Amino acid sequence: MLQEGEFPMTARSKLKQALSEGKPGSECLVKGWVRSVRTGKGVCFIQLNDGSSLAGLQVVAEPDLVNFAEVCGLGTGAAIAVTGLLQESPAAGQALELRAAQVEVVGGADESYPMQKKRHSFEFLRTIAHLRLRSNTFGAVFRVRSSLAQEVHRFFAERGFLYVHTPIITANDCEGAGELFRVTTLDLAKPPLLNGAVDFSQDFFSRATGLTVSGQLEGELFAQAFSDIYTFGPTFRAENSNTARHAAEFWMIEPEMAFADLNDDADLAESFFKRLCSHALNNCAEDIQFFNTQIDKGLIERIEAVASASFARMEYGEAIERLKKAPVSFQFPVEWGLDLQSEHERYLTEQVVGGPVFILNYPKEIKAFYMRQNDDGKTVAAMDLLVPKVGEIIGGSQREERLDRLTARMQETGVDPESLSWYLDSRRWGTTPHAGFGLGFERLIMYLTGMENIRDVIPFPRTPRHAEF
RNA sequence: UCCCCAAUAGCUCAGUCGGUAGAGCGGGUGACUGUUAAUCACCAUGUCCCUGGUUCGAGUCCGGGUUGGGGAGCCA
Repeated sequence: MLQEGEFPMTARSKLKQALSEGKPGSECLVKGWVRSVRTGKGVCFIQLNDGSSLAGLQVVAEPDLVNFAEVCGLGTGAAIAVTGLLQESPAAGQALELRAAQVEVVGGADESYPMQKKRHSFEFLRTIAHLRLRSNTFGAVFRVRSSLAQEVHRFFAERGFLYVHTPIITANDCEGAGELFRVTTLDLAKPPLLNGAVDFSQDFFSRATGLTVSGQLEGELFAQAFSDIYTFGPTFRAENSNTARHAAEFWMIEPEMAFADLNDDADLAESFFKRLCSHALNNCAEDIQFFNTQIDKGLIERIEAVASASFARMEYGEAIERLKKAPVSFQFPVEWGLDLQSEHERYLTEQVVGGPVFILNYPKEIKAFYMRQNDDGKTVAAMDLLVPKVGEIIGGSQREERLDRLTARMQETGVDPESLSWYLDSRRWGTTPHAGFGLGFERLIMYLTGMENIRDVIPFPRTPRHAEF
């Protein structure tokens, strides 16, 4: 029995380690947050969690503790440090438990703590995004998110891809991929004017700047020097999008390969996506199992199917024919030249193919200026990866590497070649066929967890009207 | 931005025909030698989203607004 104030020299164990490697009879020091307290007349049980795993550790406190009354009165949310001996649990529910020899209340929590030991709605938890992290679901979400981010880097590192940090502040609006957030140090109350318009030549960068909507253009330049590269960073879109799949700030993964065509691009996307599915199943098993039971009953089955599938590849033209023959009525029209709607994408991947499918070579009119023009004069070498339940999850293309074709296309689509002269330089000297794609990281996490709202897979979501926390 | 739906206790919700508000959970107190989101007993808790209107009387009906959710578009 330890005296009050005396702590053993034991090093702190994370609960994940204590639960998997701890031996009955061994001394243990753990620190974490109280999830629930159950008190009896002569015994008190504390469910403790420190974020290292979904499972917590049951701490058993008995009246021989000097501060037994204080321990019995602990509230949900309190931070404590516990020393004691691990022992086999006599009751069902856990193999090991910690018989407390000393409990230090590090940070108390009174009854006003908003998280209760009951189920809360995700809507309510979003209003306490700073505390929801201590719940089972969000603990699992952010462990999976962290593990997948590390696996993304591992995947590309193994293949010799260079990781490049492209700029966050940019002066070009890329492909016109979205509305730009303005970055300025001008006095918004009285900005300098020139002929009635704001004079950005007096701004910090001597030009109008904003937050990046894509690192692709800079990524292409790096591919023309390092062959295979990828970016993985924050991306910003000032669109007034109010959906479960859009955020104003999100993280995007964008690989780019020189000396590569559309098939190479699809090959990379396929092995990349399958690898991430396998990783989630094999390395986040406890959390994925939780999602499968609590959030989305078919989750594991769906991920396993994708991880072992051979992805189908279908021409855009064939997709249109299949949709026209479909024995269902769509809300939106199906016609060669029109873009595929969500309902069409879902039908193709769920009903026609029954698994992941690449749609290849879209009409040039509905795609960006930088995509490579095919010999038919009508289509460009674009690809979208569609997966069941979600629809489009990856979008990519082979890039137009021929200077004359590229500048012609820019002029047709109203992009000033002069403003992207540095980009065009990559086509002037040593140009190569090259290709790449973009994967929205949050959408990947949604896919792998079954969570249905992007606001619930990003720590502190930024959406229209929301930038608190 | 467009369409639809919703807003009542800390949370999740019920509230009939318009007649001055309820349950479960959570919280507090007590009981209980081992619980598993413990159990049992008792106790407390309301800007019925805001605003204008109809009415003797509005949580309830009508108009306007705010916020949230679902769907669509934009896309990742």
